[in-house]
Amino acid sequence: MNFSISEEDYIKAIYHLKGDKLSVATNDLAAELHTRPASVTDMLKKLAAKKLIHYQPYKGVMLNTEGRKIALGIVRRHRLWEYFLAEKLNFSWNEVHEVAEQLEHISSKKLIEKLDEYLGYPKFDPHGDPIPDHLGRMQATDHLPLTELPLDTPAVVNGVSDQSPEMLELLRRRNIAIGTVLEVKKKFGFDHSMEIKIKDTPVFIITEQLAQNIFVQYES
Amino acid sequence: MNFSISEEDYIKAIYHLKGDKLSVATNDLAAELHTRPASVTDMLKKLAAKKLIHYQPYKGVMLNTEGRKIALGIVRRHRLWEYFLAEKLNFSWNEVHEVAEQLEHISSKKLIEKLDEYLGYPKFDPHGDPIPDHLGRMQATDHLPLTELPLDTPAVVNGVSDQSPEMLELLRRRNIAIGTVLEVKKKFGFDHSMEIKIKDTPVFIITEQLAQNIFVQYES
DNA sequence: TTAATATTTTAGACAAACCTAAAAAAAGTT
DNA sequence: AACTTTTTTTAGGTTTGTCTAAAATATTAA
Ligand SMILES: [Mn+2]
Ligand SMILES: [Mn+2]
Ligand SMILES: [Mn+2]
Ligand SMILES: [Mn+2]
Repeated sequence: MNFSISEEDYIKAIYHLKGDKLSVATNDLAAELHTRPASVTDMLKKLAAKKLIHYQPYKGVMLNTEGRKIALGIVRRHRLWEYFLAEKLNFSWNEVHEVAEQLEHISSKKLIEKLDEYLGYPKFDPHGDPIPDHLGRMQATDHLPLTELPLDTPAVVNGVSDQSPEMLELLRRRNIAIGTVLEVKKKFGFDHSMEIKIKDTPVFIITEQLAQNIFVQYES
Repeated sequence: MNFSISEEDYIKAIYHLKGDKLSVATNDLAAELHTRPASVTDMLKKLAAKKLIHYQPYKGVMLNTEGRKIALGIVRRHRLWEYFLAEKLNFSWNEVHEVAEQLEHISSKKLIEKLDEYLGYPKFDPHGDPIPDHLGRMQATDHLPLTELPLDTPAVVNGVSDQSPEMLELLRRRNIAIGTVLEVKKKFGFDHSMEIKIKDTPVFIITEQLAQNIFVQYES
């Protein structure tokens, strides 16, 4: 079956609000999609009629098996296009999301498979998020929040949870990107800020708020 | 200003029916767009209100300066994507049109400029049609219909006017593509069919109908 | 366990883009 | 010039996706 851009955006939003596992609230969906709760209710009825979600009035919504499959397809297209924009067209990682938001809705199976092949079957998008393969499978990521990294332990940045332009700009100023190796040198109890050391550059300080949105893994 | 997919499809259709120079009929637009004349009238009123066309009831429609500019932008996007699909993703030239029909509506100035740069500023799409540059200028093409090529005169195929899958399939079978060098060896008055010679392959015959849709230029 | 508050749904409207059927205008024909 | 046919527009609907305001339900707090 084929879905409208709106339908796809709702499915993806449900997925991003953990709707593949947990129940998602109408209000949260409205906030995520910048629309009104009444509009969400309308769409949920439609998606339920198309058997993509499990929905009972007042009880929230969850993707069913079919809905989850559709969601993974959209996420796959979104992240492949992000990778293309960053890798081939030299977009910076804070510019890719908005354009991918449109490209993800182009419905051509062949296009996506050819693109995937052309890109060399990438496993992660420019934000460190895993790209589902053509069967919807994706690499498990071990995402340790930077706040939980022990002191003086080198680790590699492998993801960011907030992808707003504001946050990405801040990361760029601090020279933090996917793949950057860093250590936490000190944590300050007063405001939970922390000192970060990147090789060959002076130590600097980041806030707890920023640290919570950066994920790392131990060097392998 | 930003335009809907429908609005863009109408503008492009007007352009393709010579609406940058001549007046285009409501019925012809309806046929081109697979819609009803009543729907066309509705949209023409809207486009006139947006000052993209010159429209007077019962008198046909023509693009104005602004409309022409928009049309060239859409054509530019369409042909750049076609080039990308054929050149980078290895689509065959009969598959590119349908996907480009969707990609052409992605509205990001930066995307198109980066894509153009990445592709090396191509001048022609896979069907031999010229690609407008970022100012809407395009290479003049000298398109001589194959029916008018003198006998025994080598010429290069530089365009096809009908881009239906049927025609493109036929061309592929005859090993005719953009860039192919060929000669007309004989014309048969009875049905106006003609003998074609391509180097290193046996002479074969094509119908007048096919020849009318193939354009060539003298070898330079 | 009742009252207050927050969340969600329903009712009724609206804009965009399409449709059919009927009316109006233009073009072609005797 | 009058009649016929073709083209185009108008009138009135439908579907999709949105909205506001009001009603219904669920949650939290006294
Ligand atoms: Mn989207
Ligand atoms: Mn991403
Ligand atoms: Mn289109
Ligand atoms: Mn083309």
